[in-house]
Amino acid sequence: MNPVRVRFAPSPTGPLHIGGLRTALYNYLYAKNKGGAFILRVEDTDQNRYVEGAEDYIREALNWAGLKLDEGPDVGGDYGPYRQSERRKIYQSHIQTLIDNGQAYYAFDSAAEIENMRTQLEQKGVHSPKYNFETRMQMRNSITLSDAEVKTLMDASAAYTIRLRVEPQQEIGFEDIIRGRVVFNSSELDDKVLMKSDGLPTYHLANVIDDHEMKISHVIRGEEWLSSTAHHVLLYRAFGWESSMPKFAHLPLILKPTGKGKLSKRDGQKMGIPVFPIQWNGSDEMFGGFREMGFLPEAVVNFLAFLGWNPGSDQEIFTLEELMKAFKLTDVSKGGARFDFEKAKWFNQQYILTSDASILVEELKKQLKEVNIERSEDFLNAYVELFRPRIERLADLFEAGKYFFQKVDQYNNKMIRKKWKENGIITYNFITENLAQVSQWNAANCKSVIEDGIAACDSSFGEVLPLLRLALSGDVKGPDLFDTMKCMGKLFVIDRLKSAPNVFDQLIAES
RNA sequence: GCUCCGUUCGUAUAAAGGCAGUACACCUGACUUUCUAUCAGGAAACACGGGUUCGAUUCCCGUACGGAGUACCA
Repeated sequence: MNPVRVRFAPSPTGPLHIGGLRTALYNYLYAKNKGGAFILRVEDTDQNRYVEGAEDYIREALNWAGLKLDEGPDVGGDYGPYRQSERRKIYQSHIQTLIDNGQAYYAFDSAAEIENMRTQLEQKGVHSPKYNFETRMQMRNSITLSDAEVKTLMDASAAYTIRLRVEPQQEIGFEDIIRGRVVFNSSELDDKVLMKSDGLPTYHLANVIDDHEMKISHVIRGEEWLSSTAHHVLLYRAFGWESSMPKFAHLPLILKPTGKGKLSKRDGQKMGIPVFPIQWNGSDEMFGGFREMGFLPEAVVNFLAFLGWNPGSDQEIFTLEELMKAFKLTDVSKGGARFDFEKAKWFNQQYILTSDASILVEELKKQLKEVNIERSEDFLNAYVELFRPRIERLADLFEAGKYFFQKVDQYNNKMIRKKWKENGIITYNFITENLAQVSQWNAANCKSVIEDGIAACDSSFGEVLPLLRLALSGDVKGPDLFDTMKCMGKLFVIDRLKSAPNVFDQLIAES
């Protein structure tokens, strides 16, 4: 049995979207499940679409998600280089064998000539005509031209491409790990360009040569590649590599949250949801990422793993390690999976609930730094525990309890009017005075002072607690009131309780 | 158009030739001073038509619908 070697092969044409990350994840999980290697190969054969920074982005996104590379452009490995633009010589030598044995041919047709052929045939009623076994006979290529003519063109450095010679009526079948047997007839296929006129290979050629050269055992990629796999199989045959051809697994696509079609980067902007793992700052466009939206990488990985895969049990929360152990390609579903942001948020919340306090504290510190606030470790730890169960994104950590750090910016007027009434006022003032007398602060004695005050004034929790809460936070919701007071500290609480009545009176007078 | 792939609650999915389960979202209740979290409960699905079968949501064939591909892009 050959060792398992899988590759993630993105092209650096922009930020990697969440579907790409999932492909990388499944590759990673499969490799690690089998004790194999996870390889990054950069498919940068299209010079026109190359985008500066995209390769770094891909690396950073993989790194954020915790997918460690065994081989790749900057980690190295025995099968490099791992950037296709650096492998030209390899492609050129291999394409020559195809030319020599007649499996590929030179084509000198210009774009206009090909276009012309197409429109002519369309006028005759042929639907989407191809450059194939029929039409190539009327084009200018090394099959129709004499050797002398070809030589003349070559000597004059005429532009040419190299095309695969696809013979009709061959059955091309392969076993897809997810979908079972898939069969194509070669008569449907066109003579794919293998080498472009700029001397660089197309995806199909580079892909097959690299997978072979890098001893890739399994090709795990998106469903959009399923159709072209027929061409790839043909190429393996042409090279005589069919017996060692990798196994294929074509993943279902990730669909738009609503409406039709696959998820696109536009969906993110349109619906205010992240479609990218981390933020992308392109020269002309910017996209937000899960990371910046306050998602933990473990949550995103867990969410993504479940978009098209399921362990067959009821367990949903999985560490990367656990995913690795449980993952099977045969458990991947066939149908496209709709992107569900609600579920993503739920996963995130689950991870926030159980994540290490230090992670939350660090994140909070970052947010506080932006507004020039500093607090003790003890305070931050207490705060984080208070708000951990009531946020679904890290980014909300500060916002959720802003009133702990700065003046209340918004009072709930409606509740003030409802609660700031005679008996409540008396009890409130009574409790405030008594609290100021307490020398040692903890949740227990705040609580007993308040309880005693309520009893002494013949009041009730429902009458007074909302008032205390309004005074401290401006609203009637939030963490447990006594824990809130303990975390805020005595001076802070007393100050806010004493100044609040004026604010209340004023707000009521204004309304 | 053609080729290939697919279709189970709103969403992600499970299982089995014989009761369609779980999670998110939704609704109700419990716990709380409140908002969360948590717990308990509820509503909600086999696209359609044939065939095989004692029995089909499951296997087969059609139809519909959805998706991908159909470039000197990957």
